[in-house]
Order: sequence, then C-alpha cells, then structure tokens
Amino acid sequence: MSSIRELARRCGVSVATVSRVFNTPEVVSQQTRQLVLGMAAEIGYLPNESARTLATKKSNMVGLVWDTDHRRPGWRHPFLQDILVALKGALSAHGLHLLMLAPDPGAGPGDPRRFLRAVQRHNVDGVVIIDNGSRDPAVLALADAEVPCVALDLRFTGPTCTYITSDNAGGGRLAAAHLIERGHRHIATITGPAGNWPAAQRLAGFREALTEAGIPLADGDVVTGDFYLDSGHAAMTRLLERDPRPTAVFAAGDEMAVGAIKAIREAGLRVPDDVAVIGFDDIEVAALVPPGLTTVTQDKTGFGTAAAESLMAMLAGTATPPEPTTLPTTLILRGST
Amino acid sequence: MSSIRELARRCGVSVATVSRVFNTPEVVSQQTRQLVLGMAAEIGYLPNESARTLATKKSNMVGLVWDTDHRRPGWRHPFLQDILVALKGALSAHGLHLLMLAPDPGAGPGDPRRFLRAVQRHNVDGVVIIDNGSRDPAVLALADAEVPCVALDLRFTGPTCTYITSDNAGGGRLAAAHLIERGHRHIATITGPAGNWPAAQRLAGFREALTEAGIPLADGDVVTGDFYLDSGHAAMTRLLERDPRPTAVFAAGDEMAVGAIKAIREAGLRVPDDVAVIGFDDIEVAALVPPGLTTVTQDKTGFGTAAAESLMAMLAGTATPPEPTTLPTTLILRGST
DNA sequence: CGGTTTCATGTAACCGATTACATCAGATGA
DNA sequence: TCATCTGATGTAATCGGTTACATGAAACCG
Repeated sequence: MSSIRELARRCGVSVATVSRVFNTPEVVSQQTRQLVLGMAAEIGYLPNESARTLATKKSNMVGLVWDTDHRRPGWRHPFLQDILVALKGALSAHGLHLLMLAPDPGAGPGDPRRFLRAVQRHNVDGVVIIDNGSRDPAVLALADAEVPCVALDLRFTGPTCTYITSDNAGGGRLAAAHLIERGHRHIATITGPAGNWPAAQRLAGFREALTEAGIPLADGDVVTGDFYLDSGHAAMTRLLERDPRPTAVFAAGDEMAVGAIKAIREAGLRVPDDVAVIGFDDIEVAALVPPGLTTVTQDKTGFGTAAAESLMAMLAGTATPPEPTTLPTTLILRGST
Repeated sequence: MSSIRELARRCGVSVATVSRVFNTPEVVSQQTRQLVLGMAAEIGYLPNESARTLATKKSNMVGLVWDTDHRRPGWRHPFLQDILVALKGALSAHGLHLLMLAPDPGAGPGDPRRFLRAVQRHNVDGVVIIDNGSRDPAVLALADAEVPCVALDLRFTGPTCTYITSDNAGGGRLAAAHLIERGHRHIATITGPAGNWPAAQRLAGFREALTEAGIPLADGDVVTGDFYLDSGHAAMTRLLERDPRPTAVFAAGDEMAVGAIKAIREAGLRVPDDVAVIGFDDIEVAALVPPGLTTVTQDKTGFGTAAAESLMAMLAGTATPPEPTTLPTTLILRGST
C-alpha cells in the first residue's frame, strides 16, 4: 500500500504538497496538482483513513447503536430495514459511513458503558440510536458521549442529543376518530408494554379523542401486549370474552392487529362486520393480510432522513442540538374497518 | 481525551508498559498491571482505535457493501433484516464491528471502483457483500480487494473470496416434487430476471424434477418476473390465459407468489383448489396471507452466521478461502397447495 | 562464583496522514 | 532600486498508539 511519502517521493514534491492536493487543491498550482493526481492514479494511491482520523479527529463515521437487547433474541424494530435504507442513503450523500458498533469487549455484557466505550474508542463523529423503548441503561449512558447523538423512536435528550419520533399521540387520535366516525361506540385497545413511551402516547391520544367524543373507555377494554403477534392474539381473545363485546379495536402495533384479526376469525366472527380492527405502523403485511388492515402509518423513510439531517446540523456545529423531530402520522384506509 | 502517554506519566511507567497492559497483560507484573488498570479507570482512558489501526493495520472492522443498485430506489433484499441481525450478532461475538460503506466520493457515481476504494481507504479486515444478483460492476470489482470477502446470495470467487448461497436448485426440486406428489401434472413457474443466478438455479432444479417425473414444461408455462409483487400478479394473469390452464404454479419468490394468489383470486378462482401456489423464501407475509403460502424456506440466520464464520476462517489466515457454503432449503407446508 | 536465563520494563522508531510555520522566488509599487 | 506582498512549496512537529530491540536486576546452574 503506497503511502503519501512514497507518492511525494515519486512526484519530487513534499508530503505537505501532496496532502494539499487532496484537501485544499485550490492552494496548489495547476501543474503540481495534475502531476500528483496523475501519479496517484498510476500507483493507486489512496489516503489512509485511520491516519487522517488520527490527525484530524474526524472520521466521517457515524456510530450505530442498535439491537442492544440481548435478553430478547427476536428483538426487532418494525422498520429497521426501511430506516437503515434511508439513513444510509442520506449519510452516504454526505460522505458519511455508518459503523454498527459491537459492545466494547473490555466491558462486561451487563456494563452500562459497553456502548459508550465503543463509541469513544472509535472517534465517530456522531451516533444514531435505534431502539424501541427498551430503555436499556447502556443506551441511556450514551447521553454522556461528547458527540452528537440522535435517537430514533426514543425520547433522548442531553447537551448533544436529540431524537426523532412519530406523532404517536396524533396517530392514536386519528385511529379513535376514524372508528368513531364509522359509528363505533364501544372501542377497546391493545396497547404496548408498560413504560414504552410510543405506546403510552398512542394510548393517550386515543383516550383523549374518545373522551372528547364523550365515549367511555373501561379499564377492562385496555389490554397490554408486547407488540408481537401472539400477544395481539391473546389480548383479543380476552377482549372477546367481554360482555358486551367491543365492536372495534385499536392495536398499538400492526403485528398485534394481525394477531387480533386471527383471534377474531378463530372465534367465528368477521372483520370488520363483527369487530373492526385498526393497527399502527403500516408494516408490509398490513396491505396483504385480508381484508387489508386499516392502520396509522409512520413515515419510515423520514426516520432515516430526519436522523441524518439532525446529525448534519450538529456536525455543522450548532451551539444547541436541534429540536426533536416529530414525524406526521396518517391514516391508511383498508378493509378491516 | 487522555492519551496513552498521559496515562503512562501518571503511573510513572513507560508507554510501552501501558500498551502491554492492554495487549499482552501476561508479560507485565501483577503489580504494574493493577496500577495501570486502576489509573486507567480513574481517568477514563480508552485506547484510540484509529491509532491502533494505523500501527497494526488491523481495524476490527468488517466492511459491508450493500444496496449498490442506485437505479432502483426500492431495491431490497428479502432477508436484509434477518441477515443483518445474525451477521452483526456473530461478528460482535468476535469483537468485530460492521462498517456500512458509502461509495468513495473521490470516484464518480458510475465508477466501478467506488466501493473498492472505500474498502481500501478504511483498513477493514474483511468485507461482506449483500447483493441480490444485480451483478453491479462496482461489486464485482471488490474481488480485487486484497482482503477477505464473503458475498451473500451471489456467486463470487477470487483469491480471497468466497460466498454463501442457499441450495436453490434443491429448493426448486423440492417445490416440483411437492406439487407432483399433490397430483399436479400441469405446472407453471414464475421465474426471476434473466441473469439472476439464484432464480436460474431454482428454475433448473424445478425443471430437472419435472423431467425426471416425465412431466413436460412448455415454454409458455415459464414466465419471467422481477421478484416484486406486481410482476407476480402480471405473470399469473398471463398464465391464467393459457389453455389449458396450469393447475399449479411455482413462484421463485414469495412476493411474486403473493401477487399470483391475488391474481388468481381476482380471476374468481380459488387457491389451492383451482390453482395451487408455492413460493420461495418464506418471508414474513407467507405465514399471514391466506390461505397461508406453502413455500421453500431459506436459512436466513444461516446467511449471517455462515458469512461470519467464513470470514473468521480467512482472518485466521488460511492459505485458500473456505469453500462456498450452500445452505439447505426446506419445504414449509401451508394452505396454498 | 561467573556466566547464562528469565522477567519486567524502558527507548525510540514507526504507522500515514495534517498543518503551523518558514522559506523563497517573482510580481508590485513608490 | 528596494521593500513588500503574494503564491507555491517545504520542514518538521504532531496525532496516539505498537513493537523490535536494549537494558538491568534477579534467579539459576554447573
């Protein structure tokens, strides 16, 4: 691998000049520039990023902390793929690479500093956190990183931190309003795990809209799930035992909604005639599962692009981190309501 | 940020000793080791990875080249998420980080060296390529990287290269055998784009099994799709116009199979009674779309773990790259056949 | 007891870049 | 004509580690 010194020697110039050709080409003469670039192409010279990072303390890498919950092997964020595609695209456009960090081996598996340490060792210019509400201490510890941080789907603040979330409360309101408009007066909901902020917001918005419409929400009509399919099935089964039975259900996640539909079918009832179902997320299956799941969609691509933008703003050196971004949610009408 | 020299000074030892404490602790005395570790914890010292990489030429980073097809914004690999989860998990276990590389900005958008250059600049210890048969020159150029490379779902050979694929031919055979066993004698297929190797293998295995069973496959019963839903719908629509109409269809991808089911339904026919459908991939929707899609499943997690293992083998310094891995495919019976 | 090992540690070169500062030739201007 | 400015380039310190080699003390051994 040819170094800058080798290239400088071959060109008969100093290393400083070569460096300038690549970093501040405008200060070097046309003639020298072409000489160096030509020779660089000839011998296949490429600057070594580690050396540049060492010298400049800028790595052009953004750390990605993700999938931190080792206790749950099936952990997944519903939009991981969409977010990654958008995030990588947006960062690439700025010449930034995305480093998916392994926990620091020097810290034990339970050490809350295992990601912070990994971040600090690698001179990343910023960090993106993808979580879904686990509130893992190892994630929260990242607020201490003296580096711009953007968290997705997680309230996350700090002197150099901001976050992106969907308008979950608004989405919950949309769902309630839609069901009310469809004439339902007894509406149940399957919410997410206690302590999960997006789930709580969805429930809050939903409840608010019901209250405004003068529709009561009994405690027994609020059942907790864990966002996965089976929990939706189980929750719905319980709801169907209620007397009177709710005529509509708002599930705080599409997977749970699909599970609910399954349970309704198994009980010999029809969707939406006997029980209407509305979900949240608009995952791929929503469009494909019959009768088509009406749902509240999140701007999946927006997560990635907004994260990149917030990060770029902080990298540009604003004194205070950008305000948290709230992505709009919208209703997608399909057959289940 | 405290440096190794700072730490050495505070401990009253040389930088070499500090370095040894972290890299070859067995050669330094118990006493000194504890002194250094204690002080390191106290002042929060962490070694700088860029500096280590510069000195050792090992970065503990694996480059990930992915989503190279800029012409198709919706590009996606059916298993990207599963692969990433497994890959990251397996690499993390070995202390390796995954660097999702942006194309080198110094190369134009169409430059076939844009990924190779990014790889070379970053001192990555290895490269993983996720492709789905685009045969992008920028991907093929990576064979010249003097670094271990593992490609997923792509035949990719070279002095330091190997690849992981599913047993696509075997899967095609499984699909055919299953339909034959179900009594079908007129079976059509929706294949992938010309030049797509996995698709070609699936077709080959499928065709082979039919031939062995003495069942003809007319040219008109082979229709080409592009792996996406709409193409499956369109292909099936054409197949339904055939006279006689096939009684079963093998789609080389689940999304196309779902599209096919949709087309069959829209034509007023039933699945599987009028036309049976079998897919390939076992994506999430397969289980959820009624009547449940019978399909050939790939070992999604296996892609990630096998890639990590092949990579580790090459990093361990074997003279020749490991043989390509062929992951077994198996049949998943559901309601569509 | 002198010589050889062994163990712990130190010295200093090196990895490949960036960059503050110095230099120097030629152009400018009074 | 000489001082001054400008533009292009060079010198050398620096970033934060690793590691070959040197050193010196203690242990071992015939």
